[in-house]
Amino acid sequence: MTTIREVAKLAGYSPATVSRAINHSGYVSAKAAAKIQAVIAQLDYVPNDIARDLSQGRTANVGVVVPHLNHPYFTQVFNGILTAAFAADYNVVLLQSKYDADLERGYLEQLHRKAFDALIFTSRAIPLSELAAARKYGPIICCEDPGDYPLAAAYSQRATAYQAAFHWIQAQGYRHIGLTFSRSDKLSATTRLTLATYATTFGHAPAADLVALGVTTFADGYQAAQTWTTQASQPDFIFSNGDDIAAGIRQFYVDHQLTVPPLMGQENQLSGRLLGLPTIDHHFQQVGAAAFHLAASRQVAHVPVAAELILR
Amino acid sequence: MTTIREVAKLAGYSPATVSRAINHSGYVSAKAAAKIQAVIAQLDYVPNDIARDLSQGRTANVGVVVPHLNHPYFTQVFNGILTAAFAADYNVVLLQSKYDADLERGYLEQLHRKAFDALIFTSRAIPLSELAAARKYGPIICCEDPGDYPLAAAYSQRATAYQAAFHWIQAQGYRHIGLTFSRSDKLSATTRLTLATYATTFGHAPAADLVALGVTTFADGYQAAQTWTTQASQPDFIFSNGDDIAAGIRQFYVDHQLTVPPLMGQENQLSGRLLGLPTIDHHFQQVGAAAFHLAASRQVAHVPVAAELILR
DNA sequence: ATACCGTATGGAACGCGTTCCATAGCAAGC
DNA sequence: GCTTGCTATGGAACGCGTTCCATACGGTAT
Repeated sequence: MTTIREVAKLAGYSPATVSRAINHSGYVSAKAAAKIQAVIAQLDYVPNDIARDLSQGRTANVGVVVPHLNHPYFTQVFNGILTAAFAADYNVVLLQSKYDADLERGYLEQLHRKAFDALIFTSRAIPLSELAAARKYGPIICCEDPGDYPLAAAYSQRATAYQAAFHWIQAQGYRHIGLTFSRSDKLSATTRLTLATYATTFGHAPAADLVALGVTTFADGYQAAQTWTTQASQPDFIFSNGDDIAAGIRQFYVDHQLTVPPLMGQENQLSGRLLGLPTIDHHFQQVGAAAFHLAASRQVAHVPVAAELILR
Repeated sequence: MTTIREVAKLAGYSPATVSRAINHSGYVSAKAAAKIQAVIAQLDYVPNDIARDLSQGRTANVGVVVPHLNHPYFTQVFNGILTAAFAADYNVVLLQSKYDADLERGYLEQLHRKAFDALIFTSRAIPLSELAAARKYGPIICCEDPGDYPLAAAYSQRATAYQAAFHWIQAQGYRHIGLTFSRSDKLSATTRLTLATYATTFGHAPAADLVALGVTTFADGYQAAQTWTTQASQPDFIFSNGDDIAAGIRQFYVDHQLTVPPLMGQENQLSGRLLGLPTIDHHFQQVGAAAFHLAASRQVAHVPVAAELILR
């Protein structure tokens, strides 16, 4: 490894001057700059980022915690972060969490250790209180409304889109709405919000036997539809948590020569377009971009992003 | 920031002893270890990764160059890398290249600067010769067969799957095969390989007016089908470069009440399953895992991964 | 008693770029 | 002629964990 001191010696200047020349900071004569430049080219020297990071006390890395990349929410938010980070000369470290709280704590510790300058949680298993407590280790951004917790946040304003969706469904005259959700263990914030919005619109909670939990894939949707068709009470409309899932639901009806009930998906995916399903686009890419900007600016602000109802 | 020297002072030992205690290396008495442990807990001390990286001359980061994440090839390879890296306690830095050679050169420079320990190219715009030349800056892994270039590589053995696919198509009696490819600018390695395999199987190159270039999305597929239907020579079978694209092709025929020709996709995606299309699964996840292991082990080997023809 | 070894610990240098502070030449201003 | 103020440059310390090497003590082998 060639170092700045070697460059300095060969150029006949001090490391300090070489450093200034490289970073165009402070005073360097044209003659010195030229000589140093020549030596740098000759030795193929580039400064060592680790040393630079150490002396500057920062890496240009943001960590992004993602449970997995199999869901459009994550790929879209992540993409937004990536694009914004790239534009700001940051690198993005992708941290898989698998919804495991201990893994997430590990990433908080990496933040503490200065492995990255900021940490963005696209989702989380650990409580917000722990995230808030870890803020002393560096900027932490979450992608949901953190309520009163002193956390920076960028998130899709799903509530308004859900409202619009449910109003539209209601206006069409449907009353027995099948619902699918991804998390099965406990009710996630998204699930709770959907249910609350549903209750507000329809005046009552959905029928328990029309709610399917733990549904994340095409196959899960297929399975959910199967469950529904084997019971007395059946949905006359299905509001699912993804276009791919809606496609799975539809497939079950098709495969069994049953009338497919009207469906609404989410995420504005290819499968939804393919099947002409109405959907909700939560604009997760914008959420990601906003999250990055919060990370880089170290602001502790809330950035809600409007979601969009797409009818077809 | 609390440092190891503070811990040392408070514990009544030297930084060297504290370092040994933390890393369980060298000799530390039980008494010293206990005392140091207590002080670490009291101060909430964790070592600074940047300093550790500097003194050890490595980060535990691998950079992964990806043009974008909109294509299953990249998401799958990337996922394989991510999973393997996680298991080995490495972090993955995602580097967007947009098929831009200068961006890729920038990432090579980052490797030179020691921003990561190794660099994996899932695809590339710069010539292999440049990659090979940059090996002096650190391990570089490509995800294609590098031929005689001294580069580590993990890649899907597409040729055998293409052969199987074309033989199957031929055995079915089809002779006018429509083909779609993603890159339009110049013929990529994949495109060339597909065409070569085609020629070997059928004994001649595909008809020029049945080859569509620059096709990467559902909409592009739709467009390609449109072009074909407006010309004299029409395909009796379509071999496309993705299930999503095949879906787009099909959609055009459906929308225009035309008979949909039999289709084959690639990537084993949801849309293909949805439509019951035969497809090729290139096992890109395994490619990613293999690429990571090459990166971590610094071996300069070739790891071909068998692709699989899925008929439905 | 002497040599030798394992255990324990600390001092200091190292990795490498950055930056604060001091020194010095030189020109413009009074 | 002297002060003021740039322009230039270098020495040295800093950031912080690691590691080499030296020192020292208690015990065992001879």
